[in-house]
Amino acid sequence: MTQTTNFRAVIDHILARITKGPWGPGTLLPSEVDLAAEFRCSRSTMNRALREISEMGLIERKRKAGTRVRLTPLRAARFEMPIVRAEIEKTGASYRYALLRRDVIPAPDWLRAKMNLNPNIDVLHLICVHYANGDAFQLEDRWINLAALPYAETQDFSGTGPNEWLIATVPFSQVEVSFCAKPADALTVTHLNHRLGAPVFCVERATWWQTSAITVVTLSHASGYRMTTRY
Amino acid sequence: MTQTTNFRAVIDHILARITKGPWGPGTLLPSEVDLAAEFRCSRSTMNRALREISEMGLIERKRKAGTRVRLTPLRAARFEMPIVRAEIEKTGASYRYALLRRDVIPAPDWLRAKMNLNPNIDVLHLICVHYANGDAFQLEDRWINLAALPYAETQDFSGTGPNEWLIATVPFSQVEVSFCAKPADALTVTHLNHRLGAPVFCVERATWWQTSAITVVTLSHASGYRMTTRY
DNA sequence: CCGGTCCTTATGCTCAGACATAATCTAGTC
DNA sequence: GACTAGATTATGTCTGAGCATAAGGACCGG
Repeated sequence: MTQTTNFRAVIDHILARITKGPWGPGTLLPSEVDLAAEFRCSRSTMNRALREISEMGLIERKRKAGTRVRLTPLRAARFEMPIVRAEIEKTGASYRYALLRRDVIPAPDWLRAKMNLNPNIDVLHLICVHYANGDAFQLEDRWINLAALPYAETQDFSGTGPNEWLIATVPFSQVEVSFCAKPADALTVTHLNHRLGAPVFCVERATWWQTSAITVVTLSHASGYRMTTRY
Repeated sequence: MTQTTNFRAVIDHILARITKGPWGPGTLLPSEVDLAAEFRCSRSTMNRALREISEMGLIERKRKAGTRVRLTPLRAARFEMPIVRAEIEKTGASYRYALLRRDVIPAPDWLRAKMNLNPNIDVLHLICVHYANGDAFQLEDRWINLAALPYAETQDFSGTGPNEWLIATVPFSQVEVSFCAKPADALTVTHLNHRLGAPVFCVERATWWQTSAITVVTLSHASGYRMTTRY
């Protein structure tokens, strides 16, 4: 009488069978009803357990085909990407923000391609810096599609960053994030105290709302910055 | 008569209310039963919708206290971290692996501190390279705690990488991952064709199994590498 | 052998009801 | 006023039942 009945315990048992036990990569698991019977829980509970394991990336589920242990058990890491201000204030440091440049210009070619814009569309280009305890922490180089978000043109970004305004204003959307290491350019040398060509950790993020691009941003970080997570 | 009844639609409606609608940051939402009544769905469905929104990081839920919109609506990004071989083969490129060095040595001080090891513990130090279509793709600099994983010493890593062996061997565990940009050192210059000091995108991962550290690895990537995800 | 149609089956989702649990609020006691 | 014990309440989870949906497989005709 195992009497597991709770989905966390079921998850643990199944994980154990996948890693140590008989269910190696590629194995086809028994069906939900069979597993539920074995573990003495309802199918709903078993369904939730398997769903969560599938979200971890360890198994693949297909209707009719059944549940299969993935050949390459990838494990996904979650990175929380808070507003800069919150990230800085959480460490106890004081937060300060400065707008360096603000231009309304026709979108350059590379941006038109990336955002899939029509020719001669104006974009708002903002460059700002976020300081932690007076030290430059992050350089924000942002482009906003004014065709999709005309309000942005009249918004005053000298006090609060565009990030916070956008999060509060723009509805949910598709986001593409990528991380990379770039050599420091003139801008990061000036404002983040990098040496020219030194490694800079960059986050690039593009945000979409129903097929129209809203904003593209590059966040360059001060030297030594690292993004960490546990799971 | 909304007749939403499906949890995805419920999620969308609630997200809309949080971003555009009346539920700004800090708002206390109505209870599950009230919301279920309003959206004409069962409490189970509403529970699932709210649970998923909470996993996105937009709301916080506490028993009795209720459901509250977070003040800083952080959105979490998921990064899938597959085995290198799978990552390379998915692009259609051919995969090749080479072991450069293998040493059994007493753990250096920085590693002892990081892994919380006793003095005079031996560790296995491996350096290997993963090639895509003949070009160096990733340099793997790995340390394995032989006290926790004595089998590793007799394992032959000249044919398959330690990554694949570890994934298949070690049970589930706590993992800490961090991303950063580092200047290229002698090793990455030699094997990844970087110029000395050029930006290198690095992933550092430490794996634990019940309070004992198993392995610490630094993965350095070829120039131009970027890690991308959508959500 | 090839292709289409129907049947079967495993997962996906919803529901109503029930009990568990944590945290807040309240009332009572010293 | 301070502290404690119990009532209250919103979320957390489990159950068993049912229908929906995708997709593999069998059957059949050409």
